[in-house]
Amino acid sequence: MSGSGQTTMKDVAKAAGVSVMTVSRALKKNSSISDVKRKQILSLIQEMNYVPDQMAGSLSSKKSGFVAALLPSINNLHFAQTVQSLTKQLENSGLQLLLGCTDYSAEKEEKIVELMLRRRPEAIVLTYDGHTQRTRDLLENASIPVVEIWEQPKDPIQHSVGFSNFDAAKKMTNTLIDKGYKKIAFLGEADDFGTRGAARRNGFISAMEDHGLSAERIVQFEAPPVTIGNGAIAAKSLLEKFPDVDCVFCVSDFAAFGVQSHFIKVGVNIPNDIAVVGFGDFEVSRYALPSISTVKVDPILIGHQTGQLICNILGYTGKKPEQFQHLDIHVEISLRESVKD
Amino acid sequence: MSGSGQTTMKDVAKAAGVSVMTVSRALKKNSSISDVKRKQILSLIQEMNYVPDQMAGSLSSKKSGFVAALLPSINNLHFAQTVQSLTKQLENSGLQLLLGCTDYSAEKEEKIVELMLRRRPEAIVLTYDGHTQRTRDLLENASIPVVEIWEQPKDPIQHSVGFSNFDAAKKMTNTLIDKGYKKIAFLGEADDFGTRGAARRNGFISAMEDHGLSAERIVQFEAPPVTIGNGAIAAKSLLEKFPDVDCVFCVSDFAAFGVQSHFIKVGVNIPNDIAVVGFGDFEVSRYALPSISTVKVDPILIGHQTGQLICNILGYTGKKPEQFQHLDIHVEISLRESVKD
DNA sequence: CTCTATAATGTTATCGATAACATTATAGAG
DNA sequence: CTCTATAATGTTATCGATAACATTATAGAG
Repeated sequence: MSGSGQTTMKDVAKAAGVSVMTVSRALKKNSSISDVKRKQILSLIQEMNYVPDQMAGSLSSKKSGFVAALLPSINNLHFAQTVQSLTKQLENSGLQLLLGCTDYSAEKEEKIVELMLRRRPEAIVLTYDGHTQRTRDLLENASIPVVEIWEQPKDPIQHSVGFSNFDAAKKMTNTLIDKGYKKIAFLGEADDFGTRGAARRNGFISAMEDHGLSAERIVQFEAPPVTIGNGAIAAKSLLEKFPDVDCVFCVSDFAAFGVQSHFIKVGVNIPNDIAVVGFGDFEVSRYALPSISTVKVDPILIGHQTGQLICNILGYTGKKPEQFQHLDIHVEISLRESVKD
Repeated sequence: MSGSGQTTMKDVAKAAGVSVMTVSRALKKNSSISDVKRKQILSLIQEMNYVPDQMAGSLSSKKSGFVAALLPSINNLHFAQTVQSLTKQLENSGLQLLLGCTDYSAEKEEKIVELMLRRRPEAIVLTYDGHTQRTRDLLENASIPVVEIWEQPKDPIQHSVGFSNFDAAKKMTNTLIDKGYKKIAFLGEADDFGTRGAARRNGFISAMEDHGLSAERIVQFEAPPVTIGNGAIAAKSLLEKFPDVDCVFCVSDFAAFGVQSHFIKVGVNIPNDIAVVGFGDFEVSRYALPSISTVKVDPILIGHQTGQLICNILGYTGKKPEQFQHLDIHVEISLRESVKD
């Protein structure tokens, strides 16, 4: 250590009897340095417990090595899985993830985007829940690749990796109608205009109206994240408000699990009295009794594709896309015991 | 923008007709600058969509504004909750979280610690699952505050915020023994020496041996993270290997839920035939039928306390502790329907 | 009205690395 | 053995901010 603070490249250079650039080259792949010297320097680095200061490196090279990702919440298995697979993909190119949580709010998103941009990320991933104008301005000014995930926005900023929540919910609703259900209720969070939750509700409404069925059986609960408890409480008011309901479509599997738990306790038979359907294919749905019908999405694939796309865009792989990409993630309807055959 | 790249402080300074230092001061609280000028500059900054480069700032000020946190996985609600509350605490002091996942491996932890240290975090949070010697060396060399969470390690690096997994599991086992259970099985992941999972198993073994009971009914499944599926599969082999079992203590609520699901399917009555117990107090346990008995831990409190501790240590709050802190998080036994009265 | 303390602003050096260019060493051609 | 291309290494400038010190403006004391 040069007197006061941390060990620097200068210290290593002095110890190795070379210039700092040679040390810098020893640490960088494909740089012109002799094998012998590289090995010497690397073992010296190991020995001295020297860790390069990437702040300084990034400032000089103009590459932060960061990719920012804003998720509504990581307190949600789906997003956590997306983050985890995204991280893995980025790691392969030596990129590090900067994670931020927007709490499902476009205003908080704006704040976090600004905080993130201070770190000069090479790309940024947003989970679509609506954006403020300033968010768009800041992103434009930053002139870095932007990928919106978990939805196919009508007005995408640049790239997107996801699926249409509207279409997915509509498809499930159509399937239920085909099965003969007519008095289907939708159970989801309130105050979610412009969000993925709202898109699902609108898909439900659209399918019902297409078939001339009433789309008025809607029960709403508090803001996201959606919990099992939300479902259990909503189930109670559902039975009071719409006692004639024959099927409940929940915005998330967790709510569906809560609904089932309440139904079973009060003696409602699933699916003979009322069918229950969720969204997301969380593990709990597969093992619930009865198992919960759901819309299968693939959070890991979303993260994976997003990661690959970013590496391609940044030129870490050579397959640089010419235009903005809109990768569609396949979504599947999975009917299980909670719906009548 | 000064010709080529991004907008810099220099551009703002020029536009405002002041020196860069004055712009820098306008952005910093408690700096000596006139109110008028600050307002002018700030609105100019807003207008120009200028976002300061924190890389450069940190390099100069020697404060990165980062706190690194290594969790085994964020694909786990508990850790996600800890991360979320930790983030919230740090935000109050303007600190940003750098998240890393170790996949429950001390070797991966070592790698990530090194990657994190390149960003010069002001403090680092580790989830105890054992550490390599090099991890300890690197941390010592970095001379930053270290907080280990989710366990009270025998040989703490510095600070810790958590509870004894050994004691918690022992307490639960003792409670079960008091209830009259004698042939208790433990169900957990394999290959987890020096981890929190192993601590729980050892707590179970210790309690059983204290009472002269056999601690040999142990079923192990794959490496973590623990899933519902793990529990369901393990339940099957449990019934084959130890048909006389009267209670199953699972390393996690998710495994317990899987066990229940399997038991119910094959006609084992819970709790009359076999009692089921989990660990963690995940929401699913409360709403499972029967509701699952568990060890209540408070992931949010762990994150909260850790965040506060770090802010204190770093002097953002004035209450700088003199010595290494070991904050104990209270853990509670919660008996529910899955155990006989 | 002058002096002095302090507030407001400016100037210069610096953080620790890398890029770009410059120089020196080495290997292979003839 | 000499020449040239390239590999290996070094030197200098620079990234964009802040710290520390220097200077100028302002306010209050007397």
